[in-house]
Amino acid sequence: MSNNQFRRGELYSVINGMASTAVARKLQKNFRQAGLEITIEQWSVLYHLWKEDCLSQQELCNRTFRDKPSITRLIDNLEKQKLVKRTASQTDRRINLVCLTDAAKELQSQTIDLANHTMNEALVGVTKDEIETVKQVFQRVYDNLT
Amino acid sequence: MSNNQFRRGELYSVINGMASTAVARKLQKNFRQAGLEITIEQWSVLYHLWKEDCLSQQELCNRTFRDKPSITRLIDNLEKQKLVKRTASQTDRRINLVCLTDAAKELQSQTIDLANHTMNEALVGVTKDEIETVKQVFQRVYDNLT
DNA sequence: TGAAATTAGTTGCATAACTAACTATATGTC
DNA sequence: GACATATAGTTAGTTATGCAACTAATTTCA
Repeated sequence: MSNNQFRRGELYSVINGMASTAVARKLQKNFRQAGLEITIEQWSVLYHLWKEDCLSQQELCNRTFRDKPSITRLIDNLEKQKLVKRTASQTDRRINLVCLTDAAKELQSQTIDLANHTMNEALVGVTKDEIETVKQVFQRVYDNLT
Repeated sequence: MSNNQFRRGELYSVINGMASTAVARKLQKNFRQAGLEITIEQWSVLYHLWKEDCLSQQELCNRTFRDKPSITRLIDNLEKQKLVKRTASQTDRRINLVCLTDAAKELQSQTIDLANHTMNEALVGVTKDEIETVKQVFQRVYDNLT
């Protein structure tokens, strides 16, 4: 095992365990402290609907990098909380369009402020160039594997 | 919301969804295809035990960035598969030392080869400097939030 | 047109994560 | 020595993930 290979194996451990879960945990904690009952996974679905409402479940799979059963259940839970509503597509009856409720629209600015605040705290001392590098590396890794 | 803040919010979405789960899924798939019945989470525990055997559960929490209930159940499952064994510490009866079995020791080289192979595939076209930047950013993010 | 293949979504089962509450042992302090 | 506090680990409940198998609707194409 070369030294280079070993360092690459280490990276996996770093990527998987450390930063992403630290950010997720912090954001979840900030939601809870603000009295918001949503999970970060649910939030990440809402995030994409705020950008474009009434997406199909398949489109939400693509945009959130989740599989279909995961989205089915996230939408189930979001529907229970009355944050989204499934509507059958007029043109293709296989498709559920997932649309935001008024309650979900009210969450938008508050939660996005919390997310930005969390990311600002997370990225203290990190430069724009470094952020750009991380994004490019991650896109590359994703493309390499899919 | 400034442009900079928005970009930072985007980064969360990238970190959380994309690269780390893509690597994890690929590695899990490679394990399965090689006939190995372990999950990547179990593997990440074994990985730290290969580096240093007979750690306490608390120490495994620290090294894998997991909480205590998660480690309890991972060790439960690893014990069911006869890959580790809990041994009460002689000096502090609160502590379980988690030690590898011979079966687990045999898994080491095969699974680490698979992990290195997966990471090599993931990191095609990524330079050493970029990897170094990602590691530094992640360490910084982790330190900023904990 | 009608059978085969594809696509969208759901369900069941196993593993894993987080929180909160819990037991047991060890330590610190008066 | 005894009581309060801290530490190690477990358990229960909810949510989320991955896989495989499934239904229903649509498209392809012979």
